[in-house]
Amino acid sequence: MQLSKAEEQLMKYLWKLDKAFMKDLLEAYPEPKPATTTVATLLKRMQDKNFVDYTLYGKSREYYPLVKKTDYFSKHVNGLIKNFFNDSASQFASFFTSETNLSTTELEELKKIVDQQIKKQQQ
Amino acid sequence: MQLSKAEEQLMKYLWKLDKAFMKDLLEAYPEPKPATTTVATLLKRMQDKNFVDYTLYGKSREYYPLVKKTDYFSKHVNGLIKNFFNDSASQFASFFTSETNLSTTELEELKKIVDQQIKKQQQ
DNA sequence: GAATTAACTCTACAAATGTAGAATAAAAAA
DNA sequence: TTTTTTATTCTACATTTGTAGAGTTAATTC
Repeated sequence: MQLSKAEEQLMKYLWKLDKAFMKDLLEAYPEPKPATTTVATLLKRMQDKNFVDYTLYGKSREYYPLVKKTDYFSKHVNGLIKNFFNDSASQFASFFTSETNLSTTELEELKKIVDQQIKKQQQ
Repeated sequence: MQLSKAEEQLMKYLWKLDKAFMKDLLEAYPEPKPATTTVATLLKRMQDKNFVDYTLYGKSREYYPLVKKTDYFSKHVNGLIKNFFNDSASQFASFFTSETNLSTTELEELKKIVDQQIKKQQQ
């Protein structure tokens, strides 16, 4: 089950906050904020989809993500790769490098990261 | 305007074929193939969204993409980056490198690509 | 303790999406 | 030329998504 756009947006706030009460989530939204009921609906749907849960503190609920941002995202990217690059990550990497507008500094940084990763894998 | 899942799938076939008649598109689908009318509906919606158009050959239409796969994809990735990595491509790159399961060989390849890109930018 | 605020559930509704039947028209095959 | 196949438009309908009002209850403030 996938998150919809609006749910994803809310999820982003929850990931940032790590755990949050309704009011924290509402605060996170920029003007014009959605109605409380809207957020409540989204939260319930996200619960049904098993993306969030909450802890009861007396009567109030503290919501928290059930899915790590990294995992969610990783699934996304891997989906993209599978979908558009016939499952070839390196083809994607190539595309990514030339097509996104990374600055030279960022590219250097990326090179460093890649290098580290290579070293890590050689151990 | 965004393509929906089903539309994206169809678009993928169109990109692969480059241009195609209805029957080519239907052929592209695996079993169980959708009804012709389903594909027709999707094509029309995609036309409304300005993703495809067609050339008339007598009475039959040869459909073709109005949007390059690369462009579509690039928008996607950039959206992801903006959405999840506060607009930091390098943060995304870092994630990508460690989180997707690139083999050492692929990583080496990526390094090469990055290097070329750096050189290209220095000119 | 009465008034206000916050959060939740229920219900609703419009728009978008996935899917396809019915009807029609044109083209191809027999 | 009659039959069959193909493509198209129109219409339809169930599901999902975005959004929120009404009503209820608990918590907070005056």
